[in-house]
Amino acid sequence: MATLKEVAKLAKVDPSVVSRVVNNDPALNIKTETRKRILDAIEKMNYRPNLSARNLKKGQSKMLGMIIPDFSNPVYSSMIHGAEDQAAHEGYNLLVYSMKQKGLEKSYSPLLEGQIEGLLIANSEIDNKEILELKKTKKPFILVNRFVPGIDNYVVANDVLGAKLATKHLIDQGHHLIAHISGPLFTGTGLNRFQGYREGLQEKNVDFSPVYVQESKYTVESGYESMQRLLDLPTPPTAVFASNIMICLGAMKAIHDRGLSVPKDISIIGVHDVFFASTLQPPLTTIEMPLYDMGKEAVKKLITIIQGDEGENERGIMIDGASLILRSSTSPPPFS
Amino acid sequence: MATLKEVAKLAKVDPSVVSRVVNNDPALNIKTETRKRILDAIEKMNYRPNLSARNLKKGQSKMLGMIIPDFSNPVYSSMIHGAEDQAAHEGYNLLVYSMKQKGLEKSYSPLLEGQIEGLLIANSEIDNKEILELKKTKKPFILVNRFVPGIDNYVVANDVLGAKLATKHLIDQGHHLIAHISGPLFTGTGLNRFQGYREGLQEKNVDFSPVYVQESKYTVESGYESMQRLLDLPTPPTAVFASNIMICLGAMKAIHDRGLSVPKDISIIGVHDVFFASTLQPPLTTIEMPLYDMGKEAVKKLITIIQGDEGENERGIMIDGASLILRSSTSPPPFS
DNA sequence: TTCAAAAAGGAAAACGTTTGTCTATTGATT
DNA sequence: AATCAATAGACAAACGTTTTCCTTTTTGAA
Repeated sequence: MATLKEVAKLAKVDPSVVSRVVNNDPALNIKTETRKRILDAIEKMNYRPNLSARNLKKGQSKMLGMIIPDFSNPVYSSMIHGAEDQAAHEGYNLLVYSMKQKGLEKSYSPLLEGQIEGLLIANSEIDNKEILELKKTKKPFILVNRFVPGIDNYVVANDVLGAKLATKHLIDQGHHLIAHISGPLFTGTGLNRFQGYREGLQEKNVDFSPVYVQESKYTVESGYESMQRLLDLPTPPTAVFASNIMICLGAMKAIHDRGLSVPKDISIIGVHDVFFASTLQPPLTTIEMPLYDMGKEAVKKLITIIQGDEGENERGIMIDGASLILRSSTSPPPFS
Repeated sequence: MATLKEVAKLAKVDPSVVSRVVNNDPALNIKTETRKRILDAIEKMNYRPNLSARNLKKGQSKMLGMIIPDFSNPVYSSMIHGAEDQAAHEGYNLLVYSMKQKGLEKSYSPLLEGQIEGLLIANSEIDNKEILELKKTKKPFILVNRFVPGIDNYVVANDVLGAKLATKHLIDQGHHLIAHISGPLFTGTGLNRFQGYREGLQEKNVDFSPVYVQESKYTVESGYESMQRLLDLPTPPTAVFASNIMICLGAMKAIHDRGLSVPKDISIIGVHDVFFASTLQPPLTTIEMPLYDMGKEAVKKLITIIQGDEGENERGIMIDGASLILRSSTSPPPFS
């Protein structure tokens, strides 16, 4: 590959001048005539700046990292997309890691080694402890959709609101026996959606009953099992609010496998309006969370942290915008 | 951040020695006593090598790029996963780009600028022309699930076989009126699956009829429309082979929207066994393609190309392993 | 004791940029 | 014509490593 020096030689000019032309350095003046000569040389030699060299010199990498649990989890797709868009918009690249294959240690080594300038952690599988450890390095990072006590750099959605919307919608349809398959209750999302569920019930004066709450992992299998337990109840619920789309998928399958029908026998609503929600049978009523915006805002905030523009002392950000996407998996309960 | 020099000073040793310790340089001998001193210093200063500097010096980046059309397309998730695993296994990072936001020009600039050492192109939206253009740069790249005349570096699946499996399965169920919603016929996958469909019919002595073939884009919407056209036929098919999971989703929706039922009225089988195929109602019979392995093999081959170990003169690779995943969306035709 | 060879470590250049400073040229003002 | 300021470009150091080639020290056999 051609280097700056070679271009400079061809254009009969000092490398520094070429550099300034390449970077459009506003401080220095360059005659249009020589600028043209340099541009021609660049063109002719197919010159491209070497990023390693530039990054070394400038002490930057223009690259951000993002840890997700798993590429095939559609919940993260929109978040990645938002993050990537915003990163590109600010001149950064986004290096997305799944956790499947590496420990966190490995995952933040790109941060320590200057390969990335900041890290988005969108992963509930990482210990709080490890994250507090990471904080000690003073390297920029931000938690997405996650809360850890003592860490102020986070972007979350309004999970309480979303869950409330879901619960109230079911009540408005006439349901009183509303179950909740929650996410893990040691996670912020799980906890907040559970809280939203309770508040929703309360605000509509519907009794809360612990037997209608099943704590589940965010997986199809776990959702399936939780739903089975609910169906085994002496008085099964007539409606279910699933804390997450994976859980929802599993729950629906459990309902069908019992020979029951959605929404005739049981209504179901889930969080996360993924692309295939509308193609399911029946089309799923969901709560849409602002995943794209969370990705975007997380990158925005991360970059302000990187640039040292205060940011540090700001509190976490909550993105509003949870909304009810009404489709056909919810309807009034039977016999009501 | 601590640098090599600082560590060297603390350990009272030359930077070069520290470098050798860090890299476990086998050529040079270092007294265990001084090695320990150096290791201690590294520990104490929390030293991490600067990757930009290392990469500049070594003329490498240990990073691979991958272009996909869209993060939320589940077809690519497994491919990414396989690619990431293999890359990690060989000490590389994988930088995944979606095309949504950048032109190819932007997408291969990391390659030209030495940010990545090689590129996986898993994207049918890029022109052949652009790819041939890229070839001229002599930079390592590989086509995944895609064929471009004149380019030998590709990894594809056995699409013909997969399509044949699907078609024959439908015939074995007793169908004769079997439609095919193909992918774009200017793509290798679209074309090969179409060919597999025809061969499947032929080998089982079922007549081929062009009216039963709908060319579609790989999207839910396009699949929906194609299915509608098939249902409008004077003699609609009793079974459909969809060239792709997105198409399949759209087609199923179209069937349901007509008040028809799968598989009672119409059987359907699609390519790509994505994670939610089994949770759909009815659970989808699919053709599983070796997406994970394609990602893996693509990275393997790309790295041999990068290392200049011949590779160049090898032909493209076809990964076998298409297999029928039998679920409940296919059954014998009505009245047969 | 001597000496050669092996072991251990040091010196310095290089990778391809960026950028602060310095010099030479130009143009404008008296 | 002389002066000064602005303009254009050159010089050189630096970023943090790696690696080739030395030099010094140690080892062990003669």
